[in-house]
Amino acid sequence: MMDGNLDPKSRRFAPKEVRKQQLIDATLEVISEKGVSGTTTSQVTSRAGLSAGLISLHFKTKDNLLRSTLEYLAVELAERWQEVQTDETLTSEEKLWGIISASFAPDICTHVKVRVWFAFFGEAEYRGFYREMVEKFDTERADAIADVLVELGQSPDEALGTVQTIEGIADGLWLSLMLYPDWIDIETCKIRVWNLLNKYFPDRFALSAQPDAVTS
Amino acid sequence: MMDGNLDPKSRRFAPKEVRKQQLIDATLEVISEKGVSGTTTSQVTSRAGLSAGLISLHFKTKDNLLRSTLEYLAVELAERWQEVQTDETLTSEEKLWGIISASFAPDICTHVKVRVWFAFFGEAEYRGFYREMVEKFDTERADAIADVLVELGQSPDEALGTVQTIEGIADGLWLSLMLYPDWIDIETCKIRVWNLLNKYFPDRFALSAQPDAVTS
Amino acid sequence: MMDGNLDPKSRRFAPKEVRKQQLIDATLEVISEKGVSGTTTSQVTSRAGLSAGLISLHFKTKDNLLRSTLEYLAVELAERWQEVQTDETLTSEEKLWGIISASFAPDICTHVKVRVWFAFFGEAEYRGFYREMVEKFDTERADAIADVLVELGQSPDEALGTVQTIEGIADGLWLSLMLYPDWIDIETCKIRVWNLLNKYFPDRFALSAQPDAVTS
Amino acid sequence: MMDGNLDPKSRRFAPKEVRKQQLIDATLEVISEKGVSGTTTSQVTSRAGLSAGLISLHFKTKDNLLRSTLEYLAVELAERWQEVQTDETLTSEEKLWGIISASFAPDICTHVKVRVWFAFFGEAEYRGFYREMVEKFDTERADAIADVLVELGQSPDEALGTVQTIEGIADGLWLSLMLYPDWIDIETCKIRVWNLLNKYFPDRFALSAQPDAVTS
DNA sequence: CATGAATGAGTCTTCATTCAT
DNA sequence: AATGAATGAAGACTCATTCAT
Repeated sequence: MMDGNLDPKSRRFAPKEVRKQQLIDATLEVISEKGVSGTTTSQVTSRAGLSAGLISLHFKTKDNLLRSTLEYLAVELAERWQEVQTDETLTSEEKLWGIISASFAPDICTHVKVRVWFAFFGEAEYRGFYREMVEKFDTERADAIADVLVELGQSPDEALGTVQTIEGIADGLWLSLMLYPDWIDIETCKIRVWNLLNKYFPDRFALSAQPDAVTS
Repeated sequence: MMDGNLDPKSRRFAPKEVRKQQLIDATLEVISEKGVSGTTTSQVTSRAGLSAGLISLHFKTKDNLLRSTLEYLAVELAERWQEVQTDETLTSEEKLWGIISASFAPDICTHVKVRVWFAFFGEAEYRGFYREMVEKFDTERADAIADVLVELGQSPDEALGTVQTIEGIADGLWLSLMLYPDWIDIETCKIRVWNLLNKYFPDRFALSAQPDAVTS
Repeated sequence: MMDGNLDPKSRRFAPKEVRKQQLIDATLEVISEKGVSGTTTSQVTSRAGLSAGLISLHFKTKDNLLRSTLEYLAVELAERWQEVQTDETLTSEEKLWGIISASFAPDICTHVKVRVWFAFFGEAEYRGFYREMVEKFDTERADAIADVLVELGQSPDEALGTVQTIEGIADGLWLSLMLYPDWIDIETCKIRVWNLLNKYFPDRFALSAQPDAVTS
Repeated sequence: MMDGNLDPKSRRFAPKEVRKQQLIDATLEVISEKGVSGTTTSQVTSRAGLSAGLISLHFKTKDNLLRSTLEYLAVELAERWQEVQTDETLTSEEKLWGIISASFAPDICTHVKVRVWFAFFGEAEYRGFYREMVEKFDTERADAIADVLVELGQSPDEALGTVQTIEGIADGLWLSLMLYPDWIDIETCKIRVWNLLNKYFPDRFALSAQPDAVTS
């Protein structure tokens, strides 16, 4: 942030994509502190160390900047678990764990980003936009998890319920991380998920192999 | 909405508490539709069929109206599970189920109210207020659940983790209810929670006694 | 303007129509000084001695204020000549003179208003709006003048050309009034029109009865 | 629009005067469509197919570009009638007709240019600039017309009034051309002026020699 | 000569709050 | 207790102008 390492001269001209990312990064920070309602364009630009006119230059409107910010988060997360899902070298349980624990990767599940996710979820307008945007991802992800669950021995019906439970626990732990950062942290979240999986598949997710002992 | 049964005259003068509740009810509706950022005082008052000046008369500021709205939700929920928790006639497993399923009671877990909860969670400012407000409740609730878990046979250490998992699943299912109302409903949520408890206490929460067969 | 004769208290509440007219009056003044491009809402409101928010309260947008201002001018003028046109007690030549000289009535043809007319004519957007608005008026007016010309002895074909000439001279004199106020004034304009009519109908518009000797 | 016959390379470097005229031409088009208030420098440069910085390079400021545009129109028109006025081979009536009908020459009196004239007339600022700029021209032109009128037999007093009437009709017909292009066209305008002159000098401007039969 | 990204002052508009009635 | 016109600060957005390349 702030690229204080660049002198004023070099800051005057930067590739379009660099500027857009600077603004998105600043937006993430400001939303995490002020919420969507409290985020003003001038806060974003001054946080980015840029002038007010740049948002309109690169994103046309504030709304478009916010959508682009949410899209950035959504794509970043989706790419992470899609990587796991399409990795043919992994076993079923490695895939399951990889897809779920992607949500708790240290660069995905930062305090800033989790707050921003929930900031957007709180706004009906962006909820609609989010749903449209991730509709395909979400189905794909639920199907991927269900497939693995079946491979691990569940019936298709059972699998649907387990998907809902697993997705639920992941989302709920995110909320706990945001609301009670002193009560729970990322590593604990992973343990909670692992232990839950242990309840479903005691052999594949042994308590003796809890994630603090697992490369995530 | 509201007092269509009162003639205009009697509406002109109503007890303070009635007016405040009318405004809170209208606020719940508007926030659920527009989010916190999109909620204006004039939308709230016109939704309530009242004049603009009333918010300042009864709540002094908009911020105070919003806090009161969040407080209303928090108290309503807390009273519900506290009722269960203090009911000496219930067994341990009835208490556990009662406390958790309070979150999914039809009048607590409406689409409108769930959206409002997340709307507030998305705003850093109200998150802070919420934490202060429910700090006591939350500890109390976590302790109550942990106590029951110990009574049901878990070790204190185990219980802490289970509390986090149970609270997580409840919150996560709320988020699913909000984001994907076509994918999951209240009754399914209860089944998911029940089945999770079944994993922990197979005898106490038998699959044959799933909540669709249980009075909540 | 400025209603300095009202004390601040009485200024706080005025009928909607009074406020709208105050704002339109102020808009006329500002446009006449700065043109449409130079007119800002804050100039208008401070000229009216009112606060910035009032334009949006009473006119919703600046564009709507400008349209209302143009409409005010158009209706004011149209009502004036329609009064003459529908007056059954007038002779044909009195009607003709009355309709044309309405454009040069002292309260219609002020420096301020003439400048505003041309300010709007200079803006393509308002030209379109104006045309739609006065379409009916204009046809009616041209027909009314043509009818009188026929009554005075012209053939219908001749009358069309005379209407164009008469309307042209009236508009052109307005432009001269605006551009060269030191070279020509309202009274001279009326004489020019009278003398033109004299060329067409020497008996009805005798030079010896020039408008400085005529009640307009 | 413009220099499609030049290859991109040669467009990158063009003589100062060519660039200035390109920008003035683009300005005429944009003003005619959007009015002065709606004309932005970026619209002008993109219409001209040039980059944003060129206006500041060639005209220093937008205001100066607009003044130059108005000056271009004024000079173009003045040169046209001055040509006639100084032509010693013409008779008095040919001169009178030539000076007046210069305003209706097809390349002077285009829809675009007429709209631009009125766009400038609508702006107080440019009205002042225009008056200063054409002051000399205008006096000269009024004197030239008056001289001819005297030569044709009018008294000096009479001539002043006739000048005002003739200038008025010419300006008024321009306004009609702009506001009601479906009602009147250039050729009709000339006929109206000719017929008006016929009223003053029946022998010199015979109806049988109306301008559709006259080389303009 | 020419480019176009960047700037930032200026505008329109929104909206929480006030207050005379 | 209630009204709603009025206020004015604050925000999003525009756009003439600058300047490094």
